[in-house]
Amino acid sequence: MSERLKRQFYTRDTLQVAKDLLGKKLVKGDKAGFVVETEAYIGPEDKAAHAYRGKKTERNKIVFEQGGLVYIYLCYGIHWQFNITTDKEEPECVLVRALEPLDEESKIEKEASGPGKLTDWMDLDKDFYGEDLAESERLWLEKGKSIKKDRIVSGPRIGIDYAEEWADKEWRFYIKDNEFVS
DNA sequence: ACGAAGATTGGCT
DNA sequence: GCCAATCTTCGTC
Repeated sequence: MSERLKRQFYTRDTLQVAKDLLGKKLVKGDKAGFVVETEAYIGPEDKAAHAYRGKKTERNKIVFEQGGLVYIYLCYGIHWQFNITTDKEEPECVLVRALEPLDEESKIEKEASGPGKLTDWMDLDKDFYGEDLAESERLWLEKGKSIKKDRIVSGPRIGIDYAEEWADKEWRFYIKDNEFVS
C-alpha cells in the first residue's frame, strides 16, 4: 500500500499545491525529509518566474509540461534548485526550499535548510531533470504529516528583488516556528 | 561566439 | 553584513 502522491495532486492550482506540499515526505533511496518551505512561481504573468511572458527555453521547457515533474537547474554555478512542476497546461512550478530530515544526524546539521543545501544533501542534480514524481522508482513524494492551516504562514519570496511588484507577492510558504526553514 | 547575470551559500573585511 | 565562488544559460553582437 502506497502513500505516494498521485498525478492529481500536482495538476492543481499552483498556490494550493505549494501550501499542500508542506509536511509532505520527499523520498529518495534511503534518504527522506518533510517539506517545510516552498515558493510558487506562476508562469507567464510572474516576472520572477523563468517562464515569464511565456518564454520557453532549453532550460525551463519542462515546466510547460504537465504537473508532477522535476524541474532542476544550476544557479550561481554552484547550487542546484529543486522545483516541481504544477498545473496541467500552464508553465508553473513550486520551488522546494527546505526539508526537515528524517534521520537525527542530518537534523542536527540542518543539512536540508535551504534550496542549495537540500539538493546537496539529497544528491539531486540534472540527472533528475524531468523525473516524474508520480511514476519514478528513485524519487517521489508521500503523504507525510498533516499540517494545520494555522501553522502555515506566507511571506515574500527570497532572492528575486529584480522582479519589481512581483517581489512583494507572498508566495513563499513555510511551517510556523519550524527550525528547519531557511 | 562572447559576455553578463543568476529562485545561494559560507567565509571573512 | 558584505562579497567572492563558479558555470550554465540566455540575449546579443
